[in-house]
Amino acid sequence: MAAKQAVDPQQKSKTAKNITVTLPDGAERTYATPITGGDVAADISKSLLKKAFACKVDGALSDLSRPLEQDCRLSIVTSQDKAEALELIRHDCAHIMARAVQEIWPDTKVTIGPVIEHGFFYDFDRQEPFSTDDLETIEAKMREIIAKKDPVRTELWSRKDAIAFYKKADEPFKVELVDAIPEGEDLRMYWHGEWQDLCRGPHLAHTGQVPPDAFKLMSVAGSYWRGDSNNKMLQRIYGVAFRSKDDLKAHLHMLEEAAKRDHRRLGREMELFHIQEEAPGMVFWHPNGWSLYRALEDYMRRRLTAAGYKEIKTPQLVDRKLWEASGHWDKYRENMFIAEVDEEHAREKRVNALKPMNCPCHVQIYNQGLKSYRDLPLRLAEFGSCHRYESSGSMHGLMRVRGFTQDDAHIFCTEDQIEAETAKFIGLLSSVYKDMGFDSFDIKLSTRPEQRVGSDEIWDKAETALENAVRKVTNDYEIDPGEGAFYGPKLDFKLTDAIGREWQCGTFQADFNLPERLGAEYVGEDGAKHRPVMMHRAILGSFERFLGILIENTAGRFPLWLAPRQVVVTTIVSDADDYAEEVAAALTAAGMRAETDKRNEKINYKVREHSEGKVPVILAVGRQEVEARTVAMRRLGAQGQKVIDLDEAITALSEEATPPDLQPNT
RNA sequence: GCUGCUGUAGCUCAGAGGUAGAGCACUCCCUUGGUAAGGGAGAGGUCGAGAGUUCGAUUCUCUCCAGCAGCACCA
Repeated sequence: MAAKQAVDPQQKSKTAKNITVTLPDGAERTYATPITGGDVAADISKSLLKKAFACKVDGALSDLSRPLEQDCRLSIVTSQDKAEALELIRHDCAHIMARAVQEIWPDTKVTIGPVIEHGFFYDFDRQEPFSTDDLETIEAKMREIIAKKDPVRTELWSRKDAIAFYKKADEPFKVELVDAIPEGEDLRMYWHGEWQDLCRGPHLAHTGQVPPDAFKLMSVAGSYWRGDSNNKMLQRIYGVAFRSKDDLKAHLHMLEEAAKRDHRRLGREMELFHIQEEAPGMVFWHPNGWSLYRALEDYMRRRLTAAGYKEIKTPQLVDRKLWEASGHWDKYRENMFIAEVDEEHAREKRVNALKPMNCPCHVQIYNQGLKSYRDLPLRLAEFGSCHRYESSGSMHGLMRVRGFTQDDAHIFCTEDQIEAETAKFIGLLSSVYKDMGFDSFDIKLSTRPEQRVGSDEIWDKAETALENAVRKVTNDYEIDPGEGAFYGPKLDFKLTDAIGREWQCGTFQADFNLPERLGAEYVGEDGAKHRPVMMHRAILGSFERFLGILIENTAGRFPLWLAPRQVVVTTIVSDADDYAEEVAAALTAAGMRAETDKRNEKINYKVREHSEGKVPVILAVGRQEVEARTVAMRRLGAQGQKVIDLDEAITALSEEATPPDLQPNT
């Protein structure tokens, strides 16, 4: 390898001088340069050097082999430093994997390979696709490289030399990467064995520090070069890596547990919904799922009504003229389902579109009749069914579908009312999320993009209003500059589920565009006509997605008020059949969703089946219960059961099954 | 949409160039059993769709459809 033209100014420093190194315990040691972090580690103790992964110089992670240039605080990083060690192991894993791939298939071109949550990936360019079997071959080669304990070496290179080198090595993607680095900036090269890569580093001291039994290559997938779909598609290999075999095992176990709460799996097992080939991205809700859906919808309807919203319903199919007027035909047409009405039905052919959004229809209702400032804010809510042609690869169970229903509403208000409406909305949203079992959520404020409509003045006003309203609740929010829609700034609300994944659900968006395009007006105090601001907003986002999240977050163990089947009354002997019916009827009369199970099966069998079906309450009845007019109540997840009086059970259960917004104490 | 993989009974999956199998679920029979699988018997499949190769295709090839993992997209 032509690695001789090192230009590292640190390496070039000829004049030896003394520097003072302060260790974490406060001890100060003086060394003559040239000296490296590794040298200091060796000076402290041989065993420390052996364990040393890297070092921290004035708090910044660095290679042990890099020279220390001046007085500094130095700490040695070992596998005990969990976060740093993981980062290093994963990063080196990526490099070792790339080296393994190039050793097995030398014609493979390398690109980038960063650390990600739980592991790493590396993107390659190669004619042949990698197969699942290849992953094992690569893993075996990686273990060979690890066993070699090749020392990791680093040098600073000039941009020019790096380009020349990569051109010669026929690594076009690396040439492009280096090309993108600003002129005059030096860059860092790393080696282990003969293999070399452009990298910011830092890295481990040698390849043997990667635990050979704590990583696993997980999958192969496509990914666009530089994340741009106009570019070539590369092959990405994903891997996970940890500090120990046990950590890896724990992670694989966690993945299994996560798979068990996958809403697609639970949806089938609990008979909530299905999706089939003839209607991709459209949900068939089964009785259980629809019961859940309705419980949520009823709840939302009560909350919205209480918050001053008026519910409306608008058409599914609307003539293209409206979509042209709203701008959707121009900007959103490729996502719209079009339905044509042919001459058989109309003298003139008409082109309709299934609505992808409710907003234009809501403006139509607003526009009926003259509005006064006294009518504002006007909050129009709709459980609006929308259809969007989502690309085939983006669909995912309930989370991303083509037909869905939003808990949509539009607030028509004056500019001065934005802040108060925002604050009200955030209050409602956090209360709803809390009722659903989500105690915390993330807020993101997206501000004006380059391309936008509306004056700077109104953007200033709206951005300030949104931010002020957020601040009333929390100082913990993120700002995403330039990420607002062209028509106005927005707030996004993200929920974190039980296993740490984030989902965007709620949204609150100011719109300065649509009222203008569709001619919405109101008469102000001054008697003149004014343009209202329109706020698009949703709390759940879509019922489909929100229910998907709720299913995963609860692992199907819904709180009683949401559970599709709240109680199953199951018999122990057939002599109790009549009593079981009586119990179920009493529960139903008390407003609960109860069923009986009088099948000729043993109680063990029935308990197992209903527990797996995630029924929150099983009431078992046998001869004793008939006799005493009691029930043996078993709660999902609890061991054993409690025999209680029937009337008592009905009262307690129906209280518990009361939706949170109807609970007397709230 | 792109890359790769997958599609066999309701579910989970096995299988082979000569039209298919297991476990669970389902139906029936025996069993009336006290809190996470009692026993026996039976029924159930155009092997995702179409075309091609072949004497013969569910198996091999191609196209399409759908799903999965990612990427891109996500008003």
